[in-house]
Amino acid sequence: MPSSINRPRGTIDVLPGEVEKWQYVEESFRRICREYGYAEIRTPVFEHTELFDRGVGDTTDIIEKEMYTFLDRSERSLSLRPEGTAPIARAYVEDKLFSGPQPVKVYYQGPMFRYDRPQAGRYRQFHQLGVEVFGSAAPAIDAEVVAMAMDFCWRFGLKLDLHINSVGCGVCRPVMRDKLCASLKTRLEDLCGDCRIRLDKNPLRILDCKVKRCREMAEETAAGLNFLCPECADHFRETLGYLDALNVAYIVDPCLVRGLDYYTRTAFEIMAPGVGAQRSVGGGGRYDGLVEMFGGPPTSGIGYAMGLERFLLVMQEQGLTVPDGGRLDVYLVTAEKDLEGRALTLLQELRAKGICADKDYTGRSMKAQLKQAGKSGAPYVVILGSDELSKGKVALRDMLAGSQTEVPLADLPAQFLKK
RNA sequence: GUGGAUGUAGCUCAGAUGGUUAGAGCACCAGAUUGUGGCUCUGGGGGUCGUGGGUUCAAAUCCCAUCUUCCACCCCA
Repeated sequence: MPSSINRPRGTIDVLPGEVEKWQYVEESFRRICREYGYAEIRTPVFEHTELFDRGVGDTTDIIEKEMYTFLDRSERSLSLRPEGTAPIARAYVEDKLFSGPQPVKVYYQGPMFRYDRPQAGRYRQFHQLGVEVFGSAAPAIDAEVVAMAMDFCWRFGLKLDLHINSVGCGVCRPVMRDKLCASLKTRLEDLCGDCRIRLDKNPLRILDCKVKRCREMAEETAAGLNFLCPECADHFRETLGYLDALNVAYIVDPCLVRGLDYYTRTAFEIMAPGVGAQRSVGGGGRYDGLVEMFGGPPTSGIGYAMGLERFLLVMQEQGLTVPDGGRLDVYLVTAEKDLEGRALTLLQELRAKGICADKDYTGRSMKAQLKQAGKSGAPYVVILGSDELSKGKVALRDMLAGSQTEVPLADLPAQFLKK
């Protein structure tokens, strides 16, 4: 007996019954993207490792401990993409999208890979829905991107909080970081162990430390700094103004700093209120230096990504369902074995007209076929029997009402098409 | 990567202190006379008790390891 093989840790099989929800969310995302003027882009699932080292930042957790990196047969170091923005910025440069009309608005959906410790709502292969806009530094596009993300969630009836902040630019952020460090270093003994390390590696992260003491201390210090340069301050104020105009409620959260190095100015996160550590459903922000870092012209950019698994999880928590599609229109039952051939051709005729139809293929009794029909969810059953057939008719059974009529074979497709 | 829980049929779970062929509900399949579903009744299939070692006359039940899932942290989607 060969031993069974399981799926790798942190991965899931999306089975019939569940996959319909995925499809519904994915299709809804496509629709809203089209409405907002985005075109789809597809990039490889793996890239040169260096792309992420440079783009995401080689001191981030994602790069330091979460990448699926491997050597291919030619000894190239490749990595499964841990996120979508760097590859798309790469494509923007490599495929010279900067030479076309600007801004370039693209969306993507697909799997991402991170070697994390799995938990509910957190997987090693997970799926993101995201958008990126290149070539506009206008606060209005910040607002549109954020508003679109919220619009998408609202369409499902999701109740989520929008946290937003400005993390400054290449000019004012380093100044702020230095001041924060200097200030915190004087109180080193008050910081938790993690934060002492963070102080050297990524001091901004102290702002969202779980240890209350650190957090309070950092908040105090940060609030006192009021660090944004006039340009960044204006940009942030205008962005918030547009959000107000769009009736998008937000929480300005001075402690919101995102884990990827490339963010500038606007940073935001969409959080599910309440339970669980994985409350972040999506997030994004501006990344004005990224394209240049990849050898492209100075180009501003902004985008966000949402986690499909988390989106679904929150939907479930909030008791939201999706309309169930994928049902059959009709199930075909044969009363006698020798009608099998006739059943097959009838089935094909119906399908050719776009009617979703199926039958049994395990040689069940008629009674059992009806039972299967019931389970299939098909609202109608067509019963093929020699009595009716001799009159050129079939029996059409309404499974909800439990009633049955005889219908001429020729009229059959019309029965379903009008519904 | 750190700390802590968990693992018995497809699913939800019973199986006190180790002891004959491991159970239930649901699901699945088949029947309940002559061509008809959803209710009911009857019967059936299905588990090397996560996996691998060990202790023991004997282990689902004790010990060790390993894997999975889950919780918290790190971090993030």
